[in-house]
Amino acid sequence: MIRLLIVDDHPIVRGGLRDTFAYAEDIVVVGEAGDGAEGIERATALVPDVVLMDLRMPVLDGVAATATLRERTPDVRVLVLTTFDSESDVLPAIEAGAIGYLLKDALPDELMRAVRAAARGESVLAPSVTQHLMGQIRRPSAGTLTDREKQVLQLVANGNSNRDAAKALFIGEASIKTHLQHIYDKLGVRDRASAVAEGYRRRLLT
Amino acid sequence: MIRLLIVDDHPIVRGGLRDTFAYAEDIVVVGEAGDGAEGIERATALVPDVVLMDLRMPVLDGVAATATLRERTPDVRVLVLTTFDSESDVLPAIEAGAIGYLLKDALPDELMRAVRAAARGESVLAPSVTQHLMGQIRRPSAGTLTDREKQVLQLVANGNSNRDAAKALFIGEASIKTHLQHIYDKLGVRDRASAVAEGYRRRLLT
DNA sequence: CCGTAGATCCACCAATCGGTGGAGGCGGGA
DNA sequence: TCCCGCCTCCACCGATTGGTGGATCTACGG
Repeated sequence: MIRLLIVDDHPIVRGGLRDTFAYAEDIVVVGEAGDGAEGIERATALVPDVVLMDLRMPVLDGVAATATLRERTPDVRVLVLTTFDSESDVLPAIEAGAIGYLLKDALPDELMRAVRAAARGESVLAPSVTQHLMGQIRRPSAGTLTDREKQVLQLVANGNSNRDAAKALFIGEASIKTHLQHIYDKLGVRDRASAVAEGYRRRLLT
Repeated sequence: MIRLLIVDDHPIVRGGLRDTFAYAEDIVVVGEAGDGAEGIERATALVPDVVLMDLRMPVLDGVAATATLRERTPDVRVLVLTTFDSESDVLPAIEAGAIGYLLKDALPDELMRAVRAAARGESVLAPSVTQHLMGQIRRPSAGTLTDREKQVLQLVANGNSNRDAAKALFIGEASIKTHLQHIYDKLGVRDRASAVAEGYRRRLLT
């Protein structure tokens, strides 16, 4: 019997999932949580076989919760189930220790097979996610901005000129320009406007 | 007895909703659809009292589906139920003729009360949605870009220089500059980079 | 100990952008 | 009918940015 914990902030989604697994004889939902912090609490208390984890949640998001769970309860498999298949969500989730990544448009049947696979320690990825991963692996560090570069990009997105950004970071204007050049290279763009656009598309900016 | 049609692309969400309304004696789910086009088809065939409509869907999105339904079957009340409470989704949905706008983190009880209200022709808005609406109404045209301005901003976000954008739209470079000045004024920014950032924050850009 | 990655800084120049103050045409609503 | 919003276009100028090709320093790991 596979013991399952559902972590999702939408009561309706939780209800749908509970309903779905009611039909599976080898899976039992042992608990639910409405945010990442609650999810960690329940997971450490219940020690389920599999945690079905949403990513976008209040209080503590799914990636952070997954990372914490992998530390505290390494035997619990975290299966990410989210609406978003953007490149930028997949990698952090996998890095955080998720064993699988499914999208919410998965059919109930696929979902149950994925939970069984996760319980066995096997990885399951949604097809479209696999695509993204392949693309990411092909160019290793490309597309990954350093913390400093993210700071610079955020300042530019907020309307700062190179000079303003330099003052804000207590460095020279020349350094800002250099950082921006690196950002352009990594994001594959030629100017700050499209760098900001890419930043939002890859969810590097808020 | 209130006859309800559920339009949502996630099977799991549909399941959760069906389950929720199973407990309501005065509401019966008469059908389901997985995208906007299917939703229109079912709604015209079944003529339910209320349609529970998701916004982000394949084939035809919820806003477009709502607009079409208001034309073809004016008696059917469309109640929007979505994950997103962004400013930019609310207004189009209401303009398209939705009678209410709820978020998916609503409790089952709230949801049922909202459906009953919609069936009576009353408007129901999620609290956070009301906030956004107030803000929008306070400053009328401010923050609302014209179609042309949105086109220009999208081109700029995609890395086009003013010259490139002009060619793409078959107009002069001077016009692009003028459009951009208007965009800066409306968004309260001073350069294209932060205009793009604001565009993403207000969900004007993709 | 050396290579690598990240952060910092420099100079120079062409290209682009932002600011300002216009102007004309066109269509819909008062 | 007239006004307003929208789209189009013009000129000029200073400010800013992007491109290029460097350089030094630190921290980290093999």
